[in-house]
Amino acid sequence: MHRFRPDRLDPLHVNTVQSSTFGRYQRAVEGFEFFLLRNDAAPSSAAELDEWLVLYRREASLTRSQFEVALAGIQFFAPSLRGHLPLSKKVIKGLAIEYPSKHAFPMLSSSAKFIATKMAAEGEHRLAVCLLLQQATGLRPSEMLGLREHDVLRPSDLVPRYVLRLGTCVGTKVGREQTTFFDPEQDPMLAMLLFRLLRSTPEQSSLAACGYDHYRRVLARLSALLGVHYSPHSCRAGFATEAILRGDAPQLVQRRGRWASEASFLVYIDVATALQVEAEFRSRALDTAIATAGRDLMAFFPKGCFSGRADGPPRHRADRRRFG
DNA sequence: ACTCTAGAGATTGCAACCGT
DNA sequence: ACGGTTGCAATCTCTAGAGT
Repeated sequence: MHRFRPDRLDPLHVNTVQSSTFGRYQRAVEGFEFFLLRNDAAPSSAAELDEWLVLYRREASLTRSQFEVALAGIQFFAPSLRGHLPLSKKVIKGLAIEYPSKHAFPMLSSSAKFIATKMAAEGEHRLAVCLLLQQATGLRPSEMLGLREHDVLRPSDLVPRYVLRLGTCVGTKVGREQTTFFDPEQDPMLAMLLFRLLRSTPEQSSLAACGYDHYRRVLARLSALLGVHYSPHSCRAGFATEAILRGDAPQLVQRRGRWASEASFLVYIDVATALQVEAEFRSRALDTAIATAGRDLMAFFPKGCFSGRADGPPRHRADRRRFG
């Protein structure tokens, strides 16, 4: 049969992608090869291969992402096919219309405060403050979870704001160190909480003291109380949306949130959904609970709550391990 | 200058696994 | 049995660089 994939690739060719990506391509392409084999097909030109690809997509009912990987994989193994598979490209466009990507649901600061009080009530005081900080500064989830005590520089005479150094341990999206700021005047209550959190965190230790998975699950459970589904990205989306709602200049918000391209920044702004959710909260009388949470926030963070031996429910196994 | 795309990396979903 | 953990696959995000 016709083989579009060479028996052996140059190691330098393989080097251009990560091994995980390479494995993904390999699996996706094998699926297509198996399909050709089963159908006794031996496409002899790019155009023919293109037609078989489209057929394969339908027969195997591949999703948009799966088909995208298959196509990228084929083009990886046979770069000469690049630009010669127009039918498949069209199908991907069609799939993108049928299955649009889902974007993070924006979490405005009022809802963030509500969620934070619920987290605190469960003994997740650290995570609660980190959530508020993430919402106020628009951090990516991994950046927030990666923050360590020495990454946060306290306000000084020189710089009257908190300076957050991102990606000094784990890489940020762009792969080099970045900085963002938190102005205490922006939210004095949060500034006070952050101050206390930093004071009770040992040097070099993580502020959130939990992993991504834990964060995600806690958030999913608590956001159900509001009848919405927030994800760790929601704070970042909420940061952008709220700033735009407030009337901040889009360029300023984009710079503060460290979006390099305007296109990806715009994806995060979801004013319509945010307003719709607010209206929904009001109609279900949740708005009073949310407002109360915002007012009484500090009461949920009693003295000593950030230390391991805080009052409240017993720590989970994972927490014990985290603190060594 | 502006738009589009590939693909690397981040996030999420799922289920097997593990310790209690 | 059950809740938490882990690992893998699926899916989404976002940038660099190509194309126009």
